[in-house]
Amino acid sequence: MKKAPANSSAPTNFIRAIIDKDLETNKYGGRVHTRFPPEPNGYLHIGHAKSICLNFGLAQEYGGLCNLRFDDTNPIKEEQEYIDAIIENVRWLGFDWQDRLYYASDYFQQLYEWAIQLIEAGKAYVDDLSADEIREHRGTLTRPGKESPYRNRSVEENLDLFRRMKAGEFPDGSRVLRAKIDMASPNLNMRDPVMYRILHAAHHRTGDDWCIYPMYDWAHGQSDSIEKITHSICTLEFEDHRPLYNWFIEQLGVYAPQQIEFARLNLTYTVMSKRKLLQLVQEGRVRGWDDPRMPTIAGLRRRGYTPEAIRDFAERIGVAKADSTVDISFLEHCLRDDLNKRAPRVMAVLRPLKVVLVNYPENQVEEMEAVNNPEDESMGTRKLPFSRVLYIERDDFREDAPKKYHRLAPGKEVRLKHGYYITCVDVVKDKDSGEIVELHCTYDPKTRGGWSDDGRIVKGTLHWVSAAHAMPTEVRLYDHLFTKPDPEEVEEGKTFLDNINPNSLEIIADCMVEPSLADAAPGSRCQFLRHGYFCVDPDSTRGKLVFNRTVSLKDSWAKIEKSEQ
RNA sequence: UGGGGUGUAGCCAAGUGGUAAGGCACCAGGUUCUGGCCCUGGCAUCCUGGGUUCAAAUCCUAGCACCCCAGCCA
Repeated sequence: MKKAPANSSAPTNFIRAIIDKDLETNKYGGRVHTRFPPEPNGYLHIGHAKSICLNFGLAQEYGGLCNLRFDDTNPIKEEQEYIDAIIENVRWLGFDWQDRLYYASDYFQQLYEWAIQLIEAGKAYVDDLSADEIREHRGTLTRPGKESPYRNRSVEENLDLFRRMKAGEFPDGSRVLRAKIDMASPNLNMRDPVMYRILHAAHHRTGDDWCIYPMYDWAHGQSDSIEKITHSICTLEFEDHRPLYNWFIEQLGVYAPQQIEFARLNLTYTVMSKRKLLQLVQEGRVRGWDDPRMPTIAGLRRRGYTPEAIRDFAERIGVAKADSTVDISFLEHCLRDDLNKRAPRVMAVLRPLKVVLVNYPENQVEEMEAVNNPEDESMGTRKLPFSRVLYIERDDFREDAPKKYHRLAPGKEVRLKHGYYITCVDVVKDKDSGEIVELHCTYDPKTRGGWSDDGRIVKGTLHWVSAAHAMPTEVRLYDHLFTKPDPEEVEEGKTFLDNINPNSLEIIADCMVEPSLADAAPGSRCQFLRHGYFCVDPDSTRGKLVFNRTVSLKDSWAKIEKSEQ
């Protein structure tokens, strides 16, 4: 095992500091072994990605190992579908756990035997109190709890009762096994926490083998211990469970991992709780777990995010203990950063306006050469058909051009990227509606390729497609799912659902894209020049492509225009 | 008014007694066959008050604010 390289580009953090120190003192014999322990009761989201990148990343960095373990202790909420999705998502993010895929349910028998060990040591007892009574006995934040009348049963009686619980002799909720710790502890987790509850429910992996299931608090620490985890990294809310985990480990006399807590990720303009995400899906507010507006890994993936961008983001936001909400624009920045380098550029007109080049030969078609990515020459060039009738973006023409507008306007000259310079000579409108239906322009034959060396300055460069060659496609534009940076910020009587952005999805049915896209595979990404990054949605059919806008390009013209109003 | 945490710019975050990194956002400029990318510059009385010290974001002390905990959820 080695120390993290000093020249690592990743910012340092308190967890690395702890690991460095443990390595120095040889606390775990030089080992670094982490784990990512999701409960299979929902889909993974970007917050989990932070944890995944942290756990797997640290292991990689220190030459250690990271396990994938499902915390599947509650059969009522957990499903195989979630397990499959989680496995796929973690893989997609780029991590590998080799043969170390584990389940807390693998340890049910061991946990049961340990429970018996605690009973025999007089450290656990069967309680007949109801859930309500247990709550009443727990006391409050400021008042100590009361001991259960069943707290001092004999070891023999506890053993007998616990075995019969396991044997299925008692109905759900009738009894629990509790740790005997301290009902007066200021830490509520230490007030005789429940270890086992009776649940006559089939488990997705163990079937009907068990009708008693361990609580998370009883299972988690021991699972880490069994796997010889060195650094059990988890979120802040488990900080005051740590004394309990340590108590169990100490009573059992088994290997002790070290728990380290960090602040979970929050992002502006979205929600991150599994419950709320589930609600969005179940109520049909989105189209599913992989809706491109969802902060789920599946959603981000369908939206066109790359694993590289997500990993970069996870690394750059850092890890600390202060509650934090990261600006979504930072995620988008990391995305653009990655896509800028790898996405081929392509021409797509979202809202087409017909342009006729009046001095261009009727049936002529030229092949113009276009670079695929100015950031990466190795991506080569392609041919673009150019002809007399083209489409340009409606927004690239103004009859009354505002100040600083350097796109097309009557009498103005602009460059068609990789094409020619053109000048608008006429505007054709619909007689009844007055809507502009077509532009007549002249082109300058001496500017082929979009360049002239006579010193002429053309400020505007437009994208375009040849009408006869373009492919109609559907494009889906996405905006934040919520209208407020903090969706939880609501008036009396309202919920986060009232903050859903009604315009988070805009579908444009008749866009025109260049013909080179004809064979684009679902999932493939590109940049629509001057618009943003897009990817092919799986909804695409052979005859009709569907594109998702992954993220727009930065648009400083939009800013200027807005500020001048 | 119990216990556990956290307070460094609009946001994230380094800093571990020697005079406030970096990134996002924002603003200003340059460059440009994408109003993208890129480049340059701007942007902090370190929660507050006392104290220790030649020197404090860092140490001491008294406060204040915010987050988490009273599931047979994880």
